[in-house]
Amino acid sequence: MEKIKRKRGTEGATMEDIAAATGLSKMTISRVFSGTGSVRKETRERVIEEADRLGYVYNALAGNFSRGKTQLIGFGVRFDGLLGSEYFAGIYRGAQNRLAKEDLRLIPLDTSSREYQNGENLMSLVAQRRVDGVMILAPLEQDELIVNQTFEEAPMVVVGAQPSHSSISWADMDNVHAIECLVDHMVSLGHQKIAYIAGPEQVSDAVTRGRAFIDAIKKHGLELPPEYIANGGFHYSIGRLAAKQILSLDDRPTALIAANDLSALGAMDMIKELGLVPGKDISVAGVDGSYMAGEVTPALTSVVQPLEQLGARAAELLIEQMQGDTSVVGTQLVRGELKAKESSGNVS
Amino acid sequence: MEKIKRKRGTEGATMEDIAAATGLSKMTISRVFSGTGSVRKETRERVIEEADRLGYVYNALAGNFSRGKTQLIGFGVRFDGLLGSEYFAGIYRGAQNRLAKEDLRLIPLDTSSREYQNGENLMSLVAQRRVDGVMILAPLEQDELIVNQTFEEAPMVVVGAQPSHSSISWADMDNVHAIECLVDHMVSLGHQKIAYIAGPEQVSDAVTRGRAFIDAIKKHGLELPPEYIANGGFHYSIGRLAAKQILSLDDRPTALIAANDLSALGAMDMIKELGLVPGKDISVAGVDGSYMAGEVTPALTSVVQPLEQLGARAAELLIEQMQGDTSVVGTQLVRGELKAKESSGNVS
DNA sequence: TTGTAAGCGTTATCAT
DNA sequence: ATGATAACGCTTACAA
Repeated sequence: MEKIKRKRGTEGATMEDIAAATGLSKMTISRVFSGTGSVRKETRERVIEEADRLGYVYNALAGNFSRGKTQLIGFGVRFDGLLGSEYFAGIYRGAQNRLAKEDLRLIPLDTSSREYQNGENLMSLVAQRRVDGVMILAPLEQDELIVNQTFEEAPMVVVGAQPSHSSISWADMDNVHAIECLVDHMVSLGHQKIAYIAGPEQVSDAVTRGRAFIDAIKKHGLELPPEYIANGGFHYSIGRLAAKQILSLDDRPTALIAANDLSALGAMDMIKELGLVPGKDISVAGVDGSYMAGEVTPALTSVVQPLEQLGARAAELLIEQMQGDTSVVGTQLVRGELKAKESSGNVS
Repeated sequence: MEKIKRKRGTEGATMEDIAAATGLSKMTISRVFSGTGSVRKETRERVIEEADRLGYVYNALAGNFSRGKTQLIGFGVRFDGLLGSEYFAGIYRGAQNRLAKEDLRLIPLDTSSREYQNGENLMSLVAQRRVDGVMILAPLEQDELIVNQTFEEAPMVVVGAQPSHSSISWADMDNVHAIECLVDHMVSLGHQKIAYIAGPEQVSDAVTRGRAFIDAIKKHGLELPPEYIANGGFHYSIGRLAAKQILSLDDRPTALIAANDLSALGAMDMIKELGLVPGKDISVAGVDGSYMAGEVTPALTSVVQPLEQLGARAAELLIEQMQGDTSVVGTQLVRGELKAKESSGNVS
């Protein structure tokens, strides 16, 4: 590897150096390394050989500037609350894997920060050309305005929620289907009295699940006393409390469905604490297919969210938008899969 | 906001347009927006006013190219296993917040991917000028080679582990102190028979904690039968099994310390399942200060990891390296804090 | 398939 | 405090 001298503190060979060394033009070198356009096989090999000899490395910074793209996609996520979750991780992985095929990379942006709430962050990041597009994870209702604004500025997709603005692309789990699966499952085990632990009201998926539960119960012609619906807020400790409350009812249900695994796990803990056996004395199920659902004893019946798939679909919707000239709007509803475990069993 | 026409598909005003409109030079405009150099107050105001009028937005892509920096820091983390953890989230947040002050942003890179294992990913990202520096989260022993190689290429810091290569900067929790806190705590409650649930051998922090436990027990002159040390592997279900094993011993310990919260929680679950009361019949404690530690009943005694602080310190070490001409090596050992809860109590 | 020319929008450097 | 000028290393657009 020879050393090359250059002005302004730069080191390393450039395409121009290779051009000079091979007698070709800069453009041919560019074609070789960017994979664009066609280059004769011999030529390509000669270029690559010379590049190796000179220790050339492609300068993405220059390429991106010239192209006017950063190859970066902002991934909006609430650092406070969502960043360390399996939910985030699964979707992020799925999206990143899909985007990698287009040489795109995700960069997490904090939607719980003040700057985001002002709309400063996301919008200016787009405007300043720091990201080419934006993917937003499970925005809350209160984020609606910012989502809509960002959408005006750049290619955007929402994942894990369904935005009210009808021309925004989104990918989400089929929450109705998930809840139907669980209710059907419980009913097929003979359960008639099924209680529900709801999720937080600001989370649209949770609201959807709550409505779906009521509908599913009605569909089966079952009764649903108001006391059978408790608030769990997606938390373990609240799931515990909700279970305690429900178990103390005179007309105790035989099955318990929670809006997510965490509250289901809390409920199960309380059930055990009260000397009852989950899956025997009372059946329990949740939504998520979380790590803990498989770790506890008895294992928790749950509808597994297809997180990676969800992320990948969202990525595809975004890519469509970035490639198509017209702003294509796409939506994806992905179905989860029921994994029945020991926490749910025949009615006793 | 006027519209400005430009060649090659570009839109929006540039510094040159503002220069023309104000009669100043491009450089003065640049000084205003980059915050570098000095500009008279009046001049600055005039520039900003005109910029607003023209709808000018700073083009970071161009600025970064000109400066030769991406303002991006690669954050190496195992997507498989660590990405969805509180541990990752806390450190990431702390680091990102600190780096934001220098206009630096983190971008997660998957160290569990094949490309990383080949050394392709990290190294080429640095070489191709896609990132200015690298922070690596809790690399495993097997990652040593890649860590060392990356270190040759760019400013780098390791967080959540102590690299063997002595000229690499790192920030880590004081694991020895954490374990000492827990042992001291148990001893102060009157416990003489203390068992330990270890972590995985590939995780250097876990190994350090294991050694620290043995040392701390010795320091107090207590006995430590080999059966008092079980493997928990940082998992809930294994923590359960470990507890079962330990509780079946003829000479049953009165206290149980786990290498992390997850296995401690599993142990506590098993204790409850066997009809014993944690904090009364047997005391339990972990390390992490995790969300779940505060959610379960009884709440779990734990040493809270100062994750955000850890991330911030690591960020500072990296910033030092990026600014200083010489490669400064710094190390930071951050102490956690014991939070005693109901899971640990006086020996009965 | 390969080449020529003209940027892309900012910052470094040196001068005034 | 401000200006003139030359990069920075690549890609687009068009020509051969």
